[in-house]
Amino acid sequence: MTRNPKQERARLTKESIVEAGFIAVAEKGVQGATMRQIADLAGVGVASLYEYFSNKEAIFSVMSERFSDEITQMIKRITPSLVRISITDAIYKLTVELANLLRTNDSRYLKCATQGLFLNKPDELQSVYKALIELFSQHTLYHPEHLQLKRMNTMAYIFINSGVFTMLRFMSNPNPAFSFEELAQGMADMVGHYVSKELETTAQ
Amino acid sequence: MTRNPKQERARLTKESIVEAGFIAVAEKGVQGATMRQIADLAGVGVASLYEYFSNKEAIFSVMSERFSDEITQMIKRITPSLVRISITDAIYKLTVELANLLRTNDSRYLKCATQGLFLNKPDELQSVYKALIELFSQHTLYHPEHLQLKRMNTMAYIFINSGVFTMLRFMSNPNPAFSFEELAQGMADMVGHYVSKELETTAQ
Amino acid sequence: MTRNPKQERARLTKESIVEAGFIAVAEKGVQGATMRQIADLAGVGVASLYEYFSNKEAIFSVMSERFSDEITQMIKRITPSLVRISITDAIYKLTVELANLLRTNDSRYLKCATQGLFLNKPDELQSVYKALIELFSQHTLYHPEHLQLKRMNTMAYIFINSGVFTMLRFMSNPNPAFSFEELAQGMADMVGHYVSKELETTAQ
Amino acid sequence: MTRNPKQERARLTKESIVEAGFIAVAEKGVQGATMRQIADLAGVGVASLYEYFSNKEAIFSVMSERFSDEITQMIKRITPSLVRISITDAIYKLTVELANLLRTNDSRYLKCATQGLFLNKPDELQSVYKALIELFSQHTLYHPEHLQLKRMNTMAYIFINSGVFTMLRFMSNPNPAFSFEELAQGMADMVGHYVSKELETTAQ
DNA sequence: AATGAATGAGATTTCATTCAT
DNA sequence: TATGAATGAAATCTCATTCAT
Repeated sequence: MTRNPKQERARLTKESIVEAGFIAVAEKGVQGATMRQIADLAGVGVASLYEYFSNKEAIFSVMSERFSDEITQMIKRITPSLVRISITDAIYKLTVELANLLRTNDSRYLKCATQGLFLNKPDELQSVYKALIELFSQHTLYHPEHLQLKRMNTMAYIFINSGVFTMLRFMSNPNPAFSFEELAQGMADMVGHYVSKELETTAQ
Repeated sequence: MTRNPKQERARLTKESIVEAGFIAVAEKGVQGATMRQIADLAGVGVASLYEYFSNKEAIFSVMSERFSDEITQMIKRITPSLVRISITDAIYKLTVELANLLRTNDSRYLKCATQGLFLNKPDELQSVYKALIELFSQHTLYHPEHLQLKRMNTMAYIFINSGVFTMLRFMSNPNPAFSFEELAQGMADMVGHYVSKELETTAQ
Repeated sequence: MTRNPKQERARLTKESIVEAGFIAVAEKGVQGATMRQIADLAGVGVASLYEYFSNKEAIFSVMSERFSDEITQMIKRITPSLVRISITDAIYKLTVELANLLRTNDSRYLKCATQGLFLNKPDELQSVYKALIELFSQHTLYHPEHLQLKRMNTMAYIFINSGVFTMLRFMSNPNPAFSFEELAQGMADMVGHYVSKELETTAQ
Repeated sequence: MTRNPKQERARLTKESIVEAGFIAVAEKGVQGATMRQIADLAGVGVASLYEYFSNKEAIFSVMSERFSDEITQMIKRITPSLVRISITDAIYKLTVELANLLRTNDSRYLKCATQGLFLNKPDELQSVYKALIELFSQHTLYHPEHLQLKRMNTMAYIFINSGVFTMLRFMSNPNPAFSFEELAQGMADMVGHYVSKELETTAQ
């Protein structure tokens, strides 16, 4: 039913709707964001929303996709700079970069994530997982001793989820008990120490 | 010393409403749970809900409190059995116990947590934090070398949030790539290895 | 989802909604009748409509049922007075009675039928068909020569549909070229002559 | 004498819109057919519809007119072949021809009629009435005894409406209880018997 | 002339909350 | 106290029609 933009003007309108979606969800939450609000923020009529998206959920899907794409690009961009450094430093840098991304555009992504926008959208985040696995593979090329690590699937799952959710929770806290710097260092050490210890244990 | 019938009956009604709230949220989500559904599930009229709770949010608050209380009690109950064992084993046992709690009553708590019911309710979860800190304090009494660990606030924050969110995410996955046993062991090792390595480093 | 009235007050409300439905459809047609109009005519809020009917179509269904029931009752009521008279006279009387029914309540049924409300609801009209068949059966008991008539199914189908639609069309015409009296006599003769001639032909 | 290209092209576009209108109404009904659907089916932009028709209703009017014209032409075409044969045979043939017309183009006309497209458009059907009257007049020339028939206006009205609506209803029924052949014969006999009987009666 | 884009107006439906008994 | 009934307010979604190029 929805039409794909054939003119530049239409492309801009569609873009402004997605933009408005981010603002609305960031401010009011997933349920609080109404089609009317999004339309008003986008500066278009409600009916125009339905020219480009078959329903509200479709807007959220595109937003999730946008988010996923940006993280994926970021990971791919910094992968070369991470592969030669220690895993502790790599995690630290990755954490800092992700935090920066979450803070862009008035913390749009952070706020939307906190509101649960990207939950229950595991499909949309596939490309992020792929990029992280590729990052780890390339990192291992430069750190072949990591090939000895056991249960890497499980541990990667734990580290990724731990990192992401802990960051989101911390960054959403208006009065944190410690600095982001400390958090990032802590998470990096968590992984780094684990790997060191595991390699020691395995070696024996 | 028994309460008079009226109060007792009222207590039961209130209880059945909270019960109904859990079932409704587990099935339909926070926004999907309507007052009418809750009333029907509780076997009372809609208007009766307002006799016991000022509004919908109040029901959710009591539910969060109930959840928090149960976890707190669980932690306090097993604290004595955890204080003398290694931190790795303690984390493992704690993880298993928490998983069991989340799975009770047809995974009511797990489903409600996944639906985001307890998000944005940091106040309700204060008692859980306190119990965990008390657990750690007592554990340290039996493992005084842990007093040397630095940044314990930060690391505790990381480990708690990592553990909770990773568990919720894992348990909500209908087709996990590995067993819960592996997850629990992995999370225990994550903390255990970290502590070991940190103590080594500090010692030098 | 919808509740059945448990109090007299509710029964009245439900009744007033059906009543309003007839008026709205009679005035504005099936598509022109909106839930708001029906609510306004019934003197209730729009939401109340959904307490008793799951959607607009459900209101129309009850209206069709009501219509069907009234015709059925009318046929049953006059059946005893028709069975002994000639088929021509019986058709005439039946036509007149049906016209009177269609004209009751400010021609509510006539107007709704003209608007197509009862089209595509063959199920709702089953009881009418049954009553007509019963009428014919009883009439035949007193006119056993009709047992010789062939293709009674087909001819009954033709006569019934012919009669009903022609009447509706005629009665909807604000400037008919002849009187209703003539129409009724014509339709009665159409059937009466057919039967006479058919019996003659069969006899030979 | 060929028209200039612009006019010819415009005629084709207008034609394709009417065509699309028939398909849309046949599939979705009068209210279900939207301007966008018609535009899509016609292969033109929505705004183009308004180049050729002032509004949606105008498209429907042209469709009704088209329908009326086709029936009229059909009647005129077969009139010569009907005037000499008996009225029973003539009605039978007319019925068969009309059924064929209704079934052309994937039963387009039948479906549109069933959807009520041609209801409340008595003006559009004037030419059909005229052709039928002309047919009857010419038939009477060859069957002068019919001049004795009384109330011909009334009876023609009854027979025409009876025939048309009964046919539409029968042909729309996916599971009829008898064949179309039987229906056509029945309707022909209904008229034929009436006329015979009436002439007998009058003669006496 | 042709049309993609845009939308005002309004439709149906939902639901937390209040009313009245 | 208990609750069936009622609803205001607002949500999502639709569509004939107009605009702008």
